Amino acid sequence: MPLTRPSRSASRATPGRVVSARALQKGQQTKAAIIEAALGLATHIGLEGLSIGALADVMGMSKSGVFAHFGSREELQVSVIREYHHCFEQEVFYPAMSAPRGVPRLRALFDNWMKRTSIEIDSGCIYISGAIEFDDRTGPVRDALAHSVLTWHAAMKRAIEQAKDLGQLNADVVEDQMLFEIHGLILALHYEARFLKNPGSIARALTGFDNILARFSAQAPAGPTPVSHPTSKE
Amino acid sequence: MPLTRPSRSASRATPGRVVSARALQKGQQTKAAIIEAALGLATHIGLEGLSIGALADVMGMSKSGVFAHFGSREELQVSVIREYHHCFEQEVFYPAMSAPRGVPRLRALFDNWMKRTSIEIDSGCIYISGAIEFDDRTGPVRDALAHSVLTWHAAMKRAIEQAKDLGQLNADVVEDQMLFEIHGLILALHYEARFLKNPGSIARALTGFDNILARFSAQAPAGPTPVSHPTSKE
DNA sequence: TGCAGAATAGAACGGTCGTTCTTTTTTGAT
DNA sequence: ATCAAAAAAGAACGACCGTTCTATTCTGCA
Repeated sequence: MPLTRPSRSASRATPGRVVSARALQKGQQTKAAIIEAALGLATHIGLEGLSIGALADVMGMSKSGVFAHFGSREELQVSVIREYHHCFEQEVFYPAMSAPRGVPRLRALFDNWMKRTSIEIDSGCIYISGAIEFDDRTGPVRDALAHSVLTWHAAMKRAIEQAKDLGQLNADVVEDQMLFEIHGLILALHYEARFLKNPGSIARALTGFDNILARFSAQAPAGPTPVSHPTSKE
Repeated sequence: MPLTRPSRSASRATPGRVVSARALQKGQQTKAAIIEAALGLATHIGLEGLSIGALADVMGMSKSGVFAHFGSREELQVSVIREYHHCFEQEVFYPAMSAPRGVPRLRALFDNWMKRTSIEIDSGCIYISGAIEFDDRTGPVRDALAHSVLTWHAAMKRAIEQAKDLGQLNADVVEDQMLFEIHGLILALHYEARFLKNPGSIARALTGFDNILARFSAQAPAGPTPVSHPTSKE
């Protein structure tokens, strides 16, 4: 939900339990372990490829034992998305917040995003694979996915806006446009590194980021004015 | 295979049949219809989501009747990829070849690519969805997919190179870098239009293309020199 | 108009899927 | 140690999967 700075509320342990306050631990514990394993599987074979049987094998427990924690496959998928959201916060968002506002923080966000998204860990990004799997579907899984992605994009836009306010980016920079181009670099990196196995993809993404930054930077009064295209329907 | 100019060899009809030269028509005919329907399904639910049962329903025939034309699901998937390759040639590549060499042709390629990839037709692009589905798998389907994508990328690089040779792009432009950034725009368009349903995505992609073009163009001796990053090991 | 061969249908296979229900085991507070 | 509640296992379900085999229908040349 957040992707804003943590308010030190350690409310991540037991979300809410009415009766017998501190009682049930074992359940939540293995549930957390299941979700972790499920995320590991999902980053390799996708949210749609994730099956309860395979997950039970990995966990060394029975199908019904795993199933009972979620009640439906959709709920499992949503849990995995929430877990990924949490990882994303921890590994991408929060660390970048210690960089100074403006371009340095924007660059830190991009760097962390790159790492999370592609290579460093050899797994894929479910924000990317999930978007493909659920792009013309409806339901709670798609909603959870879109919500997380939009939250993250909003955080990126905020960083761009701050850089603009600080005079580090041109005043006429359109956040959505800059984010679009940056997002493209991440997607191209994911595509070319994971699928095509092109070497040097990381370097190309970094160079691309510098190119975008140079284009949107304040310093020079800009070269050839960017042509603006009419906003066609959709 | 090609993605080069057609040599007027109408070799697309009957690939090669030893006995009874002009005999079997009906078979090839319905096979072509099946592949067309399969492509229609695959662009919506992916190559992995494509099932023989669903395809048989769409065609109004039996599972085994459909199956017999291919002998395996993998062969069906490969056929779909080949068909998409063919569509891509017809709708993206060849039409752009009538634009003059250099930047105009590059722009035509990009425009057609955009249209094919995302909106105009409401279906997805299996070069994109397939890359996600098969990124850490091996086998003939992945190979066919990678082959088609690489062929297309090579065509794009050729267009960039020509623009460079004609002095329309800077002499120090690296084809791979420019293609990477252009590819990113296409992927971001696919993502933001198909999944997020963001309006204005097409305009952002077009603006992004102009931005890239301005950056790599010959005219001005370039603004701040693009920082080049060390090529780290994959 | 036959008739071989191609094209399709139909039924069945073993397997996996998500899910339900029942039974057993484990947990943790008393 | 007791015991109710929680957690996990086990078996079974209907559905769909790709694939195989056999039987039927259709096609197109003689």
